Amino acid sequence: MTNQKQHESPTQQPPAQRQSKIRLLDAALHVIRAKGYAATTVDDICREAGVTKGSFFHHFKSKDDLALAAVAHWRAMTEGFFATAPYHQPQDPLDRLLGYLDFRATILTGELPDYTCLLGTLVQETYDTHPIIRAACDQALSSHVAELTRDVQAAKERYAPDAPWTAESVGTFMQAVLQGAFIFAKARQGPEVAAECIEHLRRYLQMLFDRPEPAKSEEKEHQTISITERYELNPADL
Amino acid sequence: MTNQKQHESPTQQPPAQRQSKIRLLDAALHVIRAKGYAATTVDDICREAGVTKGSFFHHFKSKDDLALAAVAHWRAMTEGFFATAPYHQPQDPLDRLLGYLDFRATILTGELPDYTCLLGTLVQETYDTHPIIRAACDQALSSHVAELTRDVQAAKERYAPDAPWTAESVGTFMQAVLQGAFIFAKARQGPEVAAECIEHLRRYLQMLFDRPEPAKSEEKEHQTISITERYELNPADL
DNA sequence: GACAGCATACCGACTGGTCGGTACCATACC
DNA sequence: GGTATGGTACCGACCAGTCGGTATGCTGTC
Repeated sequence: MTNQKQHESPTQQPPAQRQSKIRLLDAALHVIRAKGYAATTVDDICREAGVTKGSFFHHFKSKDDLALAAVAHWRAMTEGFFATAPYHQPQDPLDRLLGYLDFRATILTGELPDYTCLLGTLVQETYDTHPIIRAACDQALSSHVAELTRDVQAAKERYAPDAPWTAESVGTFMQAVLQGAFIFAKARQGPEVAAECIEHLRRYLQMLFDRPEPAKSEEKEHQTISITERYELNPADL
Repeated sequence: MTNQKQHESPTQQPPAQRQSKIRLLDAALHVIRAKGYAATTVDDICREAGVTKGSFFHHFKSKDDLALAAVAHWRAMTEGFFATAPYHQPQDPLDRLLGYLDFRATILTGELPDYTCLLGTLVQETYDTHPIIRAACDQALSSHVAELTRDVQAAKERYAPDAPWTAESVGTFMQAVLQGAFIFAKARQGPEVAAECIEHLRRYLQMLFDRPEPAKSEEKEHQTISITERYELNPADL
Protein backbone atom coordinates (compact mmCIF):
# COMPACT_ATOMS: atom_id res chain seq x y z
CA MET A 1 0.00 0.00 0.00
CA THR A 2 2.23 2.78 -1.09
CA ASN A 3 0.62 4.46 -3.98
CA GLN A 4 -2.36 6.06 -2.36
CA LYS A 5 -2.35 9.73 -3.27
CA GLN A 6 -0.85 11.98 -0.63
CA HIS A 7 -3.91 12.74 1.32
CA GLU A 8 -4.70 16.23 0.12
CA SER A 9 -4.83 17.20 -3.48
CA PRO A 10 -7.57 19.65 -2.68
CA THR A 11 -8.18 20.96 -6.14
CA GLN A 12 -10.02 18.38 -8.19
CA GLN A 13 -10.11 15.19 -6.19
CA PRO A 14 -13.44 13.87 -4.92
CA PRO A 15 -13.60 14.55 -1.19
CA ALA A 16 -10.84 12.60 0.45
CA GLN A 17 -13.35 10.75 2.59
CA ARG A 18 -15.08 9.34 -0.45
CA GLN A 19 -12.14 7.11 -1.03
CA SER A 20 -12.70 5.23 2.18
CA LYS A 21 -14.22 2.26 0.44
CA ILE A 22 -11.31 1.88 -1.91
CA ARG A 23 -8.86 2.37 0.88
CA LEU A 24 -10.60 -0.33 2.85
CA LEU A 25 -10.40 -2.67 -0.12
CA ASP A 26 -6.74 -1.94 -0.72
CA ALA A 27 -6.06 -2.43 2.96
CA ALA A 28 -7.93 -5.72 2.88
CA LEU A 29 -5.83 -7.01 0.00
CA HIS A 30 -2.70 -6.25 1.91
CA VAL A 31 -3.65 -7.37 5.39
CA ILE A 32 -5.35 -10.57 4.32
CA ARG A 33 -2.34 -11.56 2.28
CA ALA A 34 -0.11 -10.92 5.26
CA LYS A 35 -2.10 -12.50 8.08
CA GLY A 36 -4.65 -14.69 6.38
CA TYR A 37 -8.37 -14.12 6.39
CA ALA A 38 -9.43 -15.55 9.73
CA ALA A 39 -6.65 -13.82 11.62
CA THR A 40 -7.42 -10.49 10.00
CA THR A 41 -9.74 -8.41 12.15
CA VAL A 42 -11.99 -5.68 10.95
CA ASP A 43 -10.04 -3.32 13.16
CA ASP A 44 -6.82 -4.36 11.46
CA ILE A 45 -8.22 -3.36 8.12
CA CYS A 46 -9.62 -0.11 9.43
CA ARG A 47 -6.31 0.78 11.00
CA GLU A 48 -4.40 0.01 7.82
CA ALA A 49 -6.90 2.03 5.80
CA GLY A 50 -6.94 4.87 8.29
CA VAL A 51 -10.71 4.84 8.71
CA THR A 52 -13.01 3.80 11.48
CA LYS A 53 -15.25 0.86 12.05
CA GLY A 54 -18.35 2.91 11.45
CA SER A 55 -17.14 3.62 7.96
CA PHE A 56 -16.32 -0.02 7.43
CA PHE A 57 -19.81 -1.21 8.28
CA HIS A 58 -21.29 1.57 6.29
CA HIS A 59 -19.67 0.19 3.16
CA PHE A 60 -19.79 -3.53 3.90
CA LYS A 61 -22.49 -5.60 5.48
CA SER A 62 -20.05 -7.92 7.17
CA LYS A 63 -16.50 -9.15 7.12
CA ASP A 64 -17.48 -11.85 4.65
CA ASP A 65 -19.10 -9.23 2.48
CA LEU A 66 -15.79 -7.40 2.45
CA ALA A 67 -14.03 -10.59 1.41
CA LEU A 68 -16.27 -10.90 -1.61
CA ALA A 69 -15.74 -7.27 -2.50
CA ALA A 70 -12.01 -7.75 -2.05
CA VAL A 71 -12.03 -10.62 -4.51
CA ALA A 72 -13.90 -8.48 -7.02
CA HIS A 73 -11.48 -5.65 -6.39
CA TRP A 74 -8.59 -8.01 -6.87
CA ARG A 75 -10.01 -9.21 -10.15
CA ALA A 76 -10.45 -5.68 -11.40
CA MET A 77 -6.95 -4.68 -10.36
CA THR A 78 -5.17 -7.71 -11.76
CA GLU A 79 -7.15 -7.82 -14.98
CA GLY A 80 -6.27 -4.22 -15.62
CA PHE A 81 -2.70 -4.77 -14.66
CA PHE A 82 -2.14 -7.81 -16.84
CA ALA A 83 -4.17 -6.45 -19.73
CA THR A 84 -1.79 -3.55 -20.13
CA ALA A 85 1.38 -5.52 -19.46
CA PRO A 86 3.97 -5.65 -22.21
CA TYR A 87 3.95 -9.38 -22.79
CA HIS A 88 0.96 -9.19 -25.10
CA GLN A 89 2.94 -7.56 -27.86
CA PRO A 90 4.53 -10.55 -29.59
CA GLN A 91 2.68 -12.04 -32.53
CA ASP A 92 3.62 -15.52 -31.53
CA PRO A 93 1.38 -16.96 -28.81
CA LEU A 94 4.22 -18.96 -27.32
CA ASP A 95 6.28 -15.81 -26.99
CA ARG A 96 3.38 -14.23 -25.20
CA LEU A 97 3.20 -17.10 -22.76
CA LEU A 98 6.91 -17.02 -22.08
CA GLY A 99 6.67 -13.27 -21.78
CA TYR A 100 3.92 -13.73 -19.23
CA LEU A 101 6.18 -15.90 -17.13
CA ASP A 102 9.07 -13.48 -17.42
CA PHE A 103 6.70 -10.77 -16.37
CA ARG A 104 5.55 -12.78 -13.38
CA ALA A 105 9.16 -13.28 -12.38
CA THR A 106 9.81 -9.58 -12.77
CA ILE A 107 7.13 -8.52 -10.36
CA LEU A 108 8.44 -10.67 -7.52
CA THR A 109 9.65 -7.61 -5.64
CA GLY A 110 8.86 -5.91 -2.38
CA GLU A 111 7.53 -7.66 0.67
CA LEU A 112 5.82 -11.01 0.52
CA PRO A 113 2.27 -9.67 0.85
CA ASP A 114 3.04 -7.43 -2.12
CA TYR A 115 3.50 -10.16 -4.68
CA THR A 116 1.58 -13.14 -3.39
CA CYS A 117 -1.94 -13.96 -4.52
CA LEU A 118 -5.00 -13.04 -2.53
CA LEU A 119 -7.03 -15.84 -4.05
CA GLY A 120 -4.73 -18.63 -3.02
CA THR A 121 -4.52 -17.34 0.51
CA LEU A 122 -8.22 -16.87 0.76
CA VAL A 123 -9.39 -20.12 -0.75
CA GLN A 124 -7.07 -22.16 1.45
CA GLU A 125 -8.81 -20.94 4.54
CA THR A 126 -12.36 -20.70 3.37
CA TYR A 127 -13.00 -23.57 0.99
CA ASP A 128 -14.76 -25.62 3.59
CA THR A 129 -16.34 -22.99 5.76
CA HIS A 130 -17.30 -20.11 3.44
CA PRO A 131 -18.71 -21.59 0.23
CA ILE A 132 -19.46 -18.21 -1.27
CA ILE A 133 -15.95 -16.92 -0.86
CA ARG A 134 -14.61 -20.18 -2.21
CA ALA A 135 -16.81 -19.83 -5.28
CA ALA A 136 -15.67 -16.26 -5.84
CA CYS A 137 -12.03 -17.32 -5.64
CA ASP A 138 -12.69 -20.21 -7.96
CA GLN A 139 -14.26 -17.90 -10.52
CA ALA A 140 -11.47 -15.37 -10.31
CA LEU A 141 -8.81 -18.03 -10.65
CA SER A 142 -10.61 -19.69 -13.52
CA SER A 143 -11.02 -16.40 -15.30
CA HIS A 144 -7.31 -15.81 -15.18
CA VAL A 145 -6.68 -19.37 -16.29
CA ALA A 146 -9.05 -18.86 -19.21
CA GLU A 147 -7.06 -15.83 -20.27
CA LEU A 148 -3.89 -17.91 -20.37
CA THR A 149 -5.65 -20.81 -21.98
CA ARG A 150 -6.39 -18.71 -25.03
CA ASP A 151 -2.69 -18.25 -25.74
CA VAL A 152 -1.94 -21.85 -24.86
CA GLN A 153 -4.58 -22.99 -27.34
CA ALA A 154 -3.15 -20.77 -30.06
CA ALA A 155 0.34 -22.01 -29.34
CA LYS A 156 -0.86 -25.56 -29.34
CA GLU A 157 -2.50 -25.21 -32.73
CA ARG A 158 0.67 -23.77 -34.12
CA TYR A 159 3.30 -25.95 -32.48
CA ALA A 160 1.77 -29.08 -31.04
CA PRO A 161 -1.62 -29.72 -32.56
CA ASP A 162 -1.61 -33.42 -31.74
CA ALA A 163 -0.39 -33.25 -28.20
CA PRO A 164 -2.40 -35.33 -25.72
CA TRP A 165 -2.96 -32.57 -23.17
CA THR A 166 -5.59 -29.86 -23.28
CA ALA A 167 -4.78 -26.18 -23.41
CA GLU A 168 -6.89 -25.56 -20.35
CA SER A 169 -5.01 -28.05 -18.23
CA VAL A 170 -1.80 -26.26 -19.14
CA GLY A 171 -3.29 -22.92 -18.19
CA THR A 172 -4.38 -24.37 -14.88
CA PHE A 173 -0.99 -25.93 -14.35
CA MET A 174 0.68 -22.57 -14.87
CA GLN A 175 -1.44 -20.97 -12.20
CA ALA A 176 -0.96 -23.90 -9.87
CA VAL A 177 2.79 -23.59 -10.16
CA LEU A 178 2.55 -19.93 -9.26
CA GLN A 179 0.38 -20.69 -6.26
CA GLY A 180 2.77 -23.37 -5.09
CA ALA A 181 5.67 -21.02 -5.67
CA PHE A 182 4.07 -18.50 -3.37
CA ILE A 183 3.70 -21.05 -0.62
CA PHE A 184 7.38 -21.81 -0.83
CA ALA A 185 8.21 -18.13 -0.94
CA LYS A 186 6.32 -17.74 2.31
CA ALA A 187 8.02 -20.71 3.91
CA ARG A 188 11.45 -19.49 2.81
CA GLN A 189 10.68 -15.83 3.38
CA GLY A 190 11.77 -14.61 -0.02
CA PRO A 191 10.91 -14.69 -3.72
CA GLU A 192 13.99 -16.54 -4.96
CA VAL A 193 12.40 -19.95 -4.73
CA ALA A 194 9.39 -18.67 -6.63
CA ALA A 195 11.61 -17.41 -9.42
CA GLU A 196 13.18 -20.86 -9.61
CA CYS A 197 9.77 -22.44 -9.97
CA ILE A 198 8.81 -20.05 -12.73
CA GLU A 199 12.02 -20.94 -14.50
CA HIS A 200 11.10 -24.62 -14.44
CA LEU A 201 7.64 -23.82 -15.65
CA ARG A 202 9.10 -21.78 -18.47
CA ARG A 203 11.31 -24.68 -19.47
CA TYR A 204 8.33 -26.99 -19.43
CA LEU A 205 6.41 -24.77 -21.81
CA GLN A 206 9.33 -24.56 -24.16
CA MET A 207 9.58 -28.32 -24.14
CA LEU A 208 5.86 -28.81 -24.59
CA PHE A 209 6.02 -26.71 -27.72
CA ASP A 210 9.30 -28.19 -28.85
CA ARG A 211 11.37 -25.07 -28.58
CA PRO A 212 14.98 -25.49 -27.63
CA GLU A 213 16.02 -23.49 -24.64
CA PRO A 214 17.89 -20.39 -25.83
CA ALA A 215 21.19 -19.23 -24.40
CA LYS A 216 19.16 -17.45 -21.76
CA SER A 217 20.30 -13.91 -21.37
CA GLU A 218 18.85 -10.63 -22.34
CA GLU A 219 15.39 -11.38 -23.56
CA LYS A 220 13.95 -9.79 -20.44
CA GLU A 221 15.86 -6.56 -20.87
CA HIS A 222 13.02 -4.56 -22.32
CA GLN A 223 10.66 -5.46 -19.52
CA THR A 224 12.72 -5.11 -16.44
CA ILE A 225 12.76 -1.37 -16.57
CA SER A 226 9.38 -0.04 -16.76
CA ILE A 227 6.56 -1.97 -15.28
CA THR A 228 5.60 0.11 -12.34
CA GLU A 229 6.17 3.51 -13.79
CA ARG A 230 4.85 2.73 -17.20
CA TYR A 231 1.49 1.65 -15.89
CA GLU A 232 1.45 3.78 -12.81
CA LEU A 233 0.69 0.68 -10.87
CA ASN A 234 2.43 -0.82 -7.94
CA PRO A 235 2.94 -4.53 -7.54
CA ALA A 236 1.94 -3.91 -3.95
CA ASP A 237 -1.58 -3.37 -5.18
CA LEU A 238 -1.89 -6.57 -7.13
CA MET B 1 -9.59 -39.82 11.41
CA THR B 2 -10.96 -43.25 10.99
CA ASN B 3 -8.33 -45.66 12.12
CA GLN B 4 -8.36 -45.04 15.82
CA LYS B 5 -8.84 -48.31 17.61
CA GLN B 6 -12.35 -49.03 18.76
CA HIS B 7 -12.20 -47.61 22.19
CA GLU B 8 -11.93 -50.76 24.24
CA SER B 9 -9.42 -53.44 23.55
CA PRO B 10 -9.10 -54.08 27.24
CA THR B 11 -6.49 -56.79 27.12
CA GLN B 12 -3.09 -55.34 26.27
CA GLN B 13 -3.56 -51.74 25.19
CA PRO B 14 -2.15 -48.96 27.35
CA PRO B 15 -5.04 -47.30 29.16
CA ALA B 16 -7.34 -45.74 26.62
CA GLN B 17 -6.93 -42.36 28.24
CA ARG B 18 -3.23 -42.32 27.55
CA GLN B 19 -3.95 -41.86 23.89
CA SER B 20 -5.44 -38.44 24.40
CA LYS B 21 -2.35 -36.66 23.18
CA ILE B 22 -2.21 -38.60 19.96
CA ARG B 23 -5.90 -38.16 19.42
CA LEU B 24 -5.51 -34.44 19.88
CA LEU B 25 -2.70 -34.40 17.34
CA ASP B 26 -4.65 -36.44 14.83
CA ALA B 27 -7.63 -34.19 15.34
CA ALA B 28 -5.45 -31.14 14.85
CA LEU B 29 -4.15 -32.41 11.52
CA HIS B 30 -7.66 -32.88 10.31
CA VAL B 31 -9.35 -29.77 11.62
CA ILE B 32 -6.54 -27.40 10.70
CA ARG B 33 -6.50 -28.72 7.17
CA ALA B 34 -10.24 -28.22 6.94
CA LYS B 35 -10.66 -24.82 8.54
CA GLY B 36 -7.20 -23.31 8.59
CA TYR B 37 -5.18 -22.60 11.68
CA ALA B 38 -6.60 -19.30 12.85
CA ALA B 39 -10.19 -20.41 12.44
CA THR B 40 -9.58 -23.62 14.35
CA THR B 41 -10.45 -23.28 18.01
CA VAL B 42 -9.06 -25.37 20.80
CA ASP B 43 -12.59 -26.52 21.48
CA ASP B 44 -12.91 -27.68 17.87
CA ILE B 45 -9.90 -29.90 18.28
CA CYS B 46 -11.05 -31.21 21.64
CA ARG B 47 -14.47 -32.04 20.24
CA GLU B 48 -12.98 -33.85 17.26
CA ALA B 49 -10.61 -35.74 19.54
CA GLY B 50 -13.30 -36.49 22.09
CA VAL B 51 -11.34 -35.06 25.00
CA THR B 52 -11.74 -32.04 27.17
CA LYS B 53 -10.03 -28.73 27.26
CA GLY B 54 -8.35 -29.61 30.50
CA SER B 55 -6.68 -32.51 28.80
CA PHE B 56 -5.62 -30.29 25.93
CA PHE B 57 -3.82 -27.84 28.17
CA HIS B 58 -2.35 -30.65 30.15
CA HIS B 59 -0.54 -31.83 27.03
CA PHE B 60 0.16 -28.54 25.28
CA LYS B 61 1.25 -25.21 26.67
CA SER B 62 -0.76 -23.26 24.15
CA LYS B 63 -2.45 -23.44 20.80
CA ASP B 64 0.80 -22.47 19.10
CA ASP B 65 2.57 -25.20 21.01
CA LEU B 66 0.06 -27.64 19.58
CA ALA B 67 0.77 -26.34 16.08
CA LEU B 68 4.45 -27.12 16.49
CA ALA B 69 3.66 -30.55 17.85
CA ALA B 70 1.27 -31.09 14.96
CA VAL B 71 4.00 -30.29 12.45
CA ALA B 72 6.32 -32.76 14.16
CA HIS B 73 3.52 -35.32 14.19
CA TRP B 74 2.89 -34.68 10.51
CA ARG B 75 6.56 -35.17 9.72
CA ALA B 76 6.65 -38.44 11.58
CA MET B 77 3.49 -39.71 9.93
CA THR B 78 4.41 -38.72 6.39
CA GLU B 79 8.00 -39.85 6.64
CA GLY B 80 6.84 -43.23 7.79
CA PHE B 81 4.16 -43.36 5.17
CA PHE B 82 6.40 -42.46 2.25
CA ALA B 83 9.32 -44.49 3.51
CA THR B 84 7.30 -47.68 3.23
CA ALA B 85 5.54 -46.76 0.00
CA PRO B 86 6.08 -49.02 -2.99
CA TYR B 87 7.68 -46.48 -5.30
CA HIS B 88 11.10 -47.01 -3.80
CA GLN B 89 11.48 -50.44 -5.33
CA PRO B 90 12.74 -49.60 -8.84
CA GLN B 91 16.50 -49.55 -9.35
CA ASP B 92 16.27 -46.59 -11.68
CA PRO B 93 16.03 -43.26 -9.84
CA LEU B 94 13.84 -41.78 -12.56
CA ASP B 95 11.42 -44.65 -12.19
CA ARG B 96 11.32 -43.96 -8.50
CA LEU B 97 10.51 -40.31 -9.12
CA LEU B 98 7.77 -41.14 -11.58
CA GLY B 99 6.53 -43.76 -9.17
CA TYR B 100 6.42 -41.15 -6.48
CA LEU B 101 4.19 -38.98 -8.62
CA ASP B 102 1.93 -41.87 -9.50
CA PHE B 103 1.71 -42.63 -5.83
CA ARG B 104 0.81 -39.05 -5.03
CA ALA B 105 -1.92 -39.21 -7.63
CA THR B 106 -3.18 -42.47 -6.18
CA ILE B 107 -3.69 -41.08 -2.71
CA LEU B 108 -5.92 -38.25 -3.88
CA THR B 109 -8.97 -39.87 -2.36
CA GLY B 110 -11.44 -39.11 0.35
CA GLU B 111 -12.37 -35.64 1.45
CA LEU B 112 -10.20 -32.64 0.77
CA PRO B 113 -8.77 -32.39 4.28
CA ASP B 114 -7.72 -36.02 3.90
CA TYR B 115 -5.24 -35.52 1.10
CA THR B 116 -4.12 -31.92 1.30
CA CYS B 117 -0.94 -30.84 3.04
CA LEU B 118 -0.88 -29.48 6.56
CA LEU B 119 2.30 -27.57 5.94
CA GLY B 120 1.04 -25.55 3.04
CA THR B 121 -2.11 -24.63 4.87
CA LEU B 122 -0.23 -23.70 7.99
CA VAL B 123 2.56 -21.70 6.45
CA GLN B 124 0.20 -19.61 4.35
CA GLU B 125 -1.45 -18.28 7.46
CA THR B 126 1.46 -18.03 9.82
CA TYR B 127 4.50 -17.00 7.80
CA ASP B 128 4.27 -13.39 8.89
CA THR B 129 2.76 -13.70 12.33
CA HIS B 130 4.18 -16.90 13.85
CA PRO B 131 7.83 -17.15 12.91
CA ILE B 132 8.37 -20.34 14.85
CA ILE B 133 5.57 -22.18 13.12
CA ARG B 134 6.80 -20.87 9.78
CA ALA B 135 10.26 -22.18 10.52
CA ALA B 136 8.91 -25.58 11.49
CA CYS B 137 6.92 -25.79 8.26
CA ASP B 138 9.93 -24.69 6.27
CA GLN B 139 12.05 -27.41 7.82
CA ALA B 140 9.46 -30.09 7.26
CA LEU B 141 8.94 -29.07 3.64
CA SER B 142 12.67 -28.86 3.02
CA SER B 143 13.20 -32.25 4.55
CA HIS B 144 10.73 -33.80 2.15
CA VAL B 145 12.29 -31.89 -0.73
CA ALA B 146 15.70 -33.19 0.28
CA GLU B 147 14.36 -36.71 0.13
CA LEU B 148 13.20 -36.16 -3.44
CA THR B 149 16.34 -34.31 -4.36
CA ARG B 150 18.40 -37.41 -3.72
CA ASP B 151 16.59 -39.30 -6.45
CA VAL B 152 16.61 -36.28 -8.73
CA GLN B 153 20.35 -36.00 -8.31
CA ALA B 154 20.84 -39.67 -9.10
CA ALA B 155 18.60 -39.40 -12.14
CA LYS B 156 20.43 -36.31 -13.25
CA GLU B 157 23.79 -37.98 -13.06
CA ARG B 158 22.51 -40.84 -15.11
CA TYR B 159 20.38 -39.09 -17.69
CA ALA B 160 21.18 -35.38 -17.80
CA PRO B 161 24.54 -34.70 -16.20
CA ASP B 162 25.08 -31.42 -18.01
CA ALA B 163 21.67 -29.91 -17.54
CA PRO B 164 21.69 -26.32 -16.34
CA TRP B 165 19.27 -26.82 -13.44
CA THR B 166 20.07 -28.14 -9.99
CA ALA B 167 18.54 -31.28 -8.55
CA GLU B 168 17.35 -29.37 -5.54
CA SER B 169 15.42 -26.85 -7.59
CA VAL B 170 13.64 -29.74 -9.29
CA GLY B 171 12.78 -31.27 -5.94
CA THR B 172 11.43 -27.97 -4.77
CA PHE B 173 9.49 -27.52 -7.96
CA MET B 174 7.85 -30.90 -7.49
CA GLN B 175 6.63 -29.96 -4.04
CA ALA B 176 5.52 -26.54 -5.23
CA VAL B 177 3.41 -28.11 -7.95
CA LEU B 178 1.75 -30.32 -5.37
CA GLN B 179 1.05 -27.37 -3.11
CA GLY B 180 -0.43 -25.40 -5.98
CA ALA B 181 -2.43 -28.42 -7.02
CA PHE B 182 -3.97 -28.56 -3.57
CA ILE B 183 -5.00 -24.94 -3.76
CA PHE B 184 -6.80 -25.61 -7.00
CA ALA B 185 -8.35 -28.75 -5.58
CA LYS B 186 -9.76 -26.64 -2.78
CA ALA B 187 -11.03 -23.99 -5.15
CA ARG B 188 -12.63 -26.61 -7.40
CA GLN B 189 -13.73 -28.86 -4.56
CA GLY B 190 -12.24 -32.02 -5.90
CA PRO B 191 -8.97 -33.80 -6.62
CA GLU B 192 -9.29 -34.02 -10.39
CA VAL B 193 -7.47 -30.80 -11.07
CA ALA B 194 -4.65 -31.91 -8.78
CA ALA B 195 -4.30 -35.13 -10.73
CA GLU B 196 -4.02 -33.09 -13.92
CA CYS B 197 -1.24 -31.03 -12.40
CA ILE B 198 0.64 -34.12 -11.33
CA GLU B 199 0.33 -35.43 -14.84
CA HIS B 200 1.96 -32.30 -16.23
CA LEU B 201 4.68 -32.53 -13.64
CA ARG B 202 5.26 -36.13 -14.59
CA ARG B 203 5.56 -35.15 -18.22
CA TYR B 204 8.04 -32.45 -17.31
CA LEU B 205 10.27 -34.89 -15.49
CA GLN B 206 10.19 -37.28 -18.40
CA MET B 207 11.20 -34.47 -20.70
CA LEU B 208 13.91 -33.21 -18.37
CA PHE B 209 15.48 -36.63 -18.42
CA ASP B 210 14.81 -37.16 -22.08
CA ARG B 211 12.43 -40.01 -21.76
CA PRO B 212 9.70 -40.32 -24.34
CA GLU B 213 6.22 -40.47 -22.89
CA PRO B 214 5.04 -44.10 -22.93
CA ALA B 215 1.65 -45.19 -24.16
CA LYS B 216 0.35 -44.40 -20.69
CA SER B 217 -1.75 -47.19 -19.40
CA GLU B 218 -1.31 -49.78 -16.76
CA GLU B 219 1.87 -48.94 -14.98
CA LYS B 220 -0.13 -47.86 -11.98
CA GLU B 221 -2.03 -51.09 -11.73
CA HIS B 222 0.00 -52.66 -8.98
CA GLN B 223 -0.29 -49.62 -6.75
CA THR B 224 -3.90 -48.72 -7.01
CA ILE B 225 -5.04 -51.63 -4.97
CA SER B 226 -3.20 -51.82 -1.81
CA ILE B 227 -1.93 -48.66 -0.28
CA THR B 228 -4.16 -48.27 2.68
CA GLU B 229 -4.51 -51.89 3.63
CA ARG B 230 -0.98 -52.84 2.92
CA TYR B 231 0.44 -50.30 5.32
CA GLU B 232 -2.49 -50.17 7.64
CA LEU B 233 -2.48 -46.46 7.15
CA ASN B 234 -5.23 -44.18 6.12
CA PRO B 235 -4.65 -41.26 3.79
CA ALA B 236 -6.91 -39.40 6.18
CA ASP B 237 -4.14 -39.47 8.70
CA LEU B 238 -1.43 -38.06 6.50
C1' DG C 1 -0.45 -57.24 49.97
C1' DA C 2 -1.55 -53.13 51.65
C1' DC C 3 -0.67 -48.66 52.23
C1' DA C 4 1.68 -44.17 51.92
C1' DG C 5 3.50 -40.87 48.83
C1' DC C 6 3.77 -38.93 44.57
C1' DA C 7 3.27 -38.16 39.58
C1' DT C 8 0.66 -38.28 35.55
C1' DA C 9 -3.62 -37.78 33.22
C1' DC C 10 -7.81 -35.71 32.93
C1' DC C 11 -12.00 -32.86 33.98
C1' DG C 12 -15.03 -28.72 33.30
C1' DA C 13 -16.47 -24.31 35.24
C1' DC C 14 -14.72 -19.90 34.95
C1' DT C 15 -12.26 -15.48 33.44
C1' DG C 16 -10.32 -11.78 31.01
C1' DG C 17 -9.94 -10.17 26.73
C1' DT C 18 -11.05 -9.89 21.79
C1' DC C 19 -13.87 -9.32 17.89
C1' DG C 20 -17.82 -8.88 14.73
C1' DG C 21 -21.46 -6.21 14.64
C1' DT C 22 -24.96 -2.40 16.25
C1' DA C 23 -26.76 2.13 17.76
C1' DC C 24 -26.46 6.49 17.52
C1' DC C 25 -24.26 10.90 16.65
C1' DA C 26 -21.56 14.45 13.52
C1' DT C 27 -20.50 16.48 9.34
C1' DA C 28 -20.62 17.39 4.33
C1' DC C 29 -22.75 17.97 0.15
C1' DC C 30 -26.91 18.45 -2.80
C1' DG D 1 -33.43 19.09 5.31
C1' DG D 2 -32.16 14.87 3.61
C1' DT D 3 -28.97 11.67 2.05
C1' DA D 4 -24.33 9.89 1.93
C1' DT D 5 -20.48 9.33 4.64
C1' DG D 6 -17.85 8.67 8.59
C1' DG D 7 -17.01 8.69 13.74
C1' DT D 8 -17.69 6.95 18.88
C1' DA D 9 -19.29 4.07 22.16
C1' DC D 10 -20.83 -0.04 23.23
C1' DC D 11 -22.82 -4.98 23.30
C1' DG D 12 -22.95 -9.91 23.24
C1' DA D 13 -20.71 -14.01 21.72
C1' DC D 14 -16.83 -16.45 21.67
C1' DC D 15 -12.28 -18.06 22.74
C1' DA D 16 -7.54 -19.01 24.67
C1' DG D 17 -6.01 -20.03 28.72
C1' DT D 18 -6.56 -20.87 34.15
C1' DC D 19 -7.53 -23.27 38.20
C1' DG D 20 -9.13 -26.23 41.71
C1' DG D 21 -10.11 -30.61 41.81
C1' DT D 22 -10.53 -35.96 40.84
C1' DA D 23 -8.97 -40.41 39.03
C1' DT D 24 -5.55 -43.56 38.08
C1' DG D 25 -1.66 -45.35 38.06
C1' DC D 26 3.50 -46.39 39.76
C1' DT D 27 7.18 -47.27 43.47
C1' DG D 28 8.95 -48.39 47.54
C1' DT D 29 8.40 -49.98 52.36
C1' DC D 30 6.89 -52.68 56.06
